[in-house]
Amino acid sequence: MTEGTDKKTSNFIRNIVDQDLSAGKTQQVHTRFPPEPNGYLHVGHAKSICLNFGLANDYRGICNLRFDDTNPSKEEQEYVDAIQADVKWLGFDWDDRLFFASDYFEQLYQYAEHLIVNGNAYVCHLDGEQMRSYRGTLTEPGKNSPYRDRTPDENLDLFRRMRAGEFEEGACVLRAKIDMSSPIIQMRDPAIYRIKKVHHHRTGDDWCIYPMYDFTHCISDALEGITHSICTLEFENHRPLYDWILDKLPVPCHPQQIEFARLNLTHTLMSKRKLLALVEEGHVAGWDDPRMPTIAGMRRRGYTPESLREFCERIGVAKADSTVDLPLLEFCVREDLNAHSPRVMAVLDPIKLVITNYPEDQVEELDAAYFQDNKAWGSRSVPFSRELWIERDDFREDNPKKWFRLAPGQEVRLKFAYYVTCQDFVKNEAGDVVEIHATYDPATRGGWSNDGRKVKGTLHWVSAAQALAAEVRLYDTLFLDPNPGSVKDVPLSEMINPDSLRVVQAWVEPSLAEVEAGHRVQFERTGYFCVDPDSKRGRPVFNRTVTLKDSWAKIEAKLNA
RNA sequence: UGGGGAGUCGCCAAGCGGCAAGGCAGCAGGUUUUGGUCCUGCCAUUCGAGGGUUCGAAUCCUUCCUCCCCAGCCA
Repeated sequence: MTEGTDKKTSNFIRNIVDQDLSAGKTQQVHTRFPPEPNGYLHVGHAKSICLNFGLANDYRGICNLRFDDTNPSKEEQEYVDAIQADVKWLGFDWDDRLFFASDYFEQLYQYAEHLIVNGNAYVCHLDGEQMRSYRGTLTEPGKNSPYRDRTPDENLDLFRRMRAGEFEEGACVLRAKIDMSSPIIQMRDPAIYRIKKVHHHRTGDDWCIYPMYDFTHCISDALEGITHSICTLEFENHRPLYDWILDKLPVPCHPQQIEFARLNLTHTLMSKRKLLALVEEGHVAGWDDPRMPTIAGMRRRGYTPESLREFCERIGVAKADSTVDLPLLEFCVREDLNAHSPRVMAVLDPIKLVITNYPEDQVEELDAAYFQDNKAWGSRSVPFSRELWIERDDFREDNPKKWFRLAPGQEVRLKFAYYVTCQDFVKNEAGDVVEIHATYDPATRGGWSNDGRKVKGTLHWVSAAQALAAEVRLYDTLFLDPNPGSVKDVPLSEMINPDSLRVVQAWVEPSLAEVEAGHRVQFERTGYFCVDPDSKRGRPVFNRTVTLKDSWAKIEAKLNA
């Protein structure tokens, strides 16, 4: 991707890097993005990806992609593949630096033996419950395990037998020998290896013991020559352990761990566990459901990589817990889509408009620019005829104040076509308006007149006879609560916005018959849409990425207030 | 009431002793064949609170308050 040459607002991590560079502590910035392949990546990961890869790009350094795959019972190859696709789609490249913590298993094992030989680790047979009680509490120190003072030889023998599969799962673990009375809980002899007789997606059945995160991560960083190991705030408590392990081992270098606040977004759940539940319980159609905050979901929804990167740039990086307003994300998407989406016409909630003075069988082909603000984008031709579909919401029987769309006696412009004046409307027995009658002014072909007439309203439309039927999926936030993550003891099913997905049968202009999945357009006056993979030839399916801003809605709200 | 972090505009966020950047949202106008875009203007005498140091403090010291994280053989 292109090098970041524009000035970025500073943040505490850039300040640290600047200092390290000028002090000569760091020659070349080397970061890494270390996902665990136990789920799909979400916007929160996007923030981390942009931070790690972005920092490397900006400082002419490098960034590795490393899978933290030390817990085979939760990890799958499907996730490994999806994660790589998502990082690439976001616009980042790890070149030949694709790594897996599992590639270091043998090396890690040797380091564990090194710890044992030096009296810094021991095999402990306390079971889970005993471990917990020996650990003490937040305010009381723990007490030493009865197995803590075994000799290195004894421990080495036991650990080798663990590796050989002589013990059952849970029978024992390897623990770092640190300090059971440390006020830092994670320093109270943390487990660093446990027995798991589970098939690993990459190492198969080679191992029945697997290293824990704290042991694996710092060593992996050191082996790869990482200079700045950036992670989220909850690992701040682990930093003393990160440093302790590296200090006890003959590793090639000692990376600096730096913690930043993870991203929270209003109306959005960011916990992988809960996202998994949404998928498994069937509340959404899958990890790439367009309502999901996953990168895959957002991609399907129509978000662009540029907009996501811009968003990550604008939210900044700091250490204070924060929750970003969803409108900022929407702003970033609109900003990019506005500059890159061709405009086309689609009527989502149709009502018939009959041009009573237009010839019965006549069909005109009108030239319609794909983007009037930039004619270089070219145009297509759109059929116009006596019977059209227009948006139900563009007609008001009562002609409210400040309303300049269609209403009895009012003249509006049909974009690219003619000025029309509403003469009449037809209601059904239930009292609903079902058809609108209007007359057109033939002198306004193309949608313009030079007589200085003031026509404030411009409507989009589709010729009824030529209109193409399309399915349109309208999305709203998946959750009604602005902070779903903080809601306790309420099942997901009750938290979901019942209107998060509304499927509508729309009429779209015929030029859209052959669009390819992934194609993005703006439906004039309505919003930005992206063609879904579910589309069939001649029967497209559109996902609404984001609506256009609607200032009439605000005016109307004030009028009604 | 152990330890580790954080508190600057409704939401993010710069600032690191010299007198409160920027963005989003909001508000008021202008332009407009999208009530979109774009453009213009407004939007923290104040930085969690109280003391103190200083000619001068959001920035230093101090006391207090609030919030987040840690007691997985998860990451």
